[in-house]
Amino acid sequence: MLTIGKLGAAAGVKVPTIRYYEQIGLLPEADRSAGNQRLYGQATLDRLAFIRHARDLGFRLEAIRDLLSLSDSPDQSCAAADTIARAQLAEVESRILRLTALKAELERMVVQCSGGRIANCRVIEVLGDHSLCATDDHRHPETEATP
Amino acid sequence: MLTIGKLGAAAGVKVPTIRYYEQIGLLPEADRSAGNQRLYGQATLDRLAFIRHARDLGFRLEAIRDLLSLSDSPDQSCAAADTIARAQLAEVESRILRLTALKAELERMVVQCSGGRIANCRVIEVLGDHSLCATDDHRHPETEATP
DNA sequence: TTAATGTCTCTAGCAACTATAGCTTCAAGA
DNA sequence: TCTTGAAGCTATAGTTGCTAGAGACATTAA
Repeated sequence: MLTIGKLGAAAGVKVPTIRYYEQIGLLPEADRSAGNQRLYGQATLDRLAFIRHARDLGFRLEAIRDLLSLSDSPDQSCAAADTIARAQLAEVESRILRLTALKAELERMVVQCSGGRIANCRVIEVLGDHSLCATDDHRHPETEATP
Repeated sequence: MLTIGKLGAAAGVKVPTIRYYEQIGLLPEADRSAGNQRLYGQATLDRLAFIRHARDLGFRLEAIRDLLSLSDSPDQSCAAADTIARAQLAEVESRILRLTALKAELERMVVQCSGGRIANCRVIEVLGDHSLCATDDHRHPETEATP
């Protein structure tokens, strides 16, 4: 059995995060030692590694919750899991597109900065006047959802 | 003079957001009408448009605060503004790199989904076992700061 | 005049943690 | 066995950048 610290080290997750996951029901309530400390077995380590990996891939906790409940019932069709992954892929793709447009705009700003005074600074100028931008692509903040 | 609603419409910013910006000191305290409603002039509209545009480009409010104070002193060197913009550019570039790695991984996942049962589903399997991943690039969540 | 809309303040909520305070438990060395 | 330091416990509050709601007041159009 692992203590919470060992579990965290094994899965690459910080201790308060594990307690947080338990609190929101992503991990089951842990068994306790005689001294009230949490103890974990391999099953929780696997589950936590799953969560950690999915978080790394940008899945939201709600999506992970769904994926976990799917994996808890292995006889079902995997269409739902596939759907979640495809939605995630689409979101990642759209974020890449947006960020690429931002990058181009920032590069333009930075390259054109003369290194002189603020009054002539291209960075400040472009930020103050959107019409100086090459594209409008970054005018859609609603697509910039947090991962 | 503009009411807060007109200002918001003109700058493309929601009304509560304007009040929030005032609250955290990004916008100065507004003049008030006889009936205690906020009134704004062109200067605030410009400032708000600046903020909006910088937010669209992914700058954090703290960076915007710095940029605004820079733009308030037009005789200074613009090196600081340049530095902020370059930092932003670097962050955007690193996010693109990370997202591109994620995209590859997610594509692999969905391509390999056989459409069968969960028990054999690659989506679940890959998420449960990081060693099945093609890359380790998504193991750096500290670069995934919220925009 | 009345109704509809806009604005006011204040508080609470969101995601996904992270940090702090003040306590208890555990493991290892002297 | 005692002691010390690390690790664990709970509970609460803070983070970022807003957004939503309640209940009251102001303004404007018909």
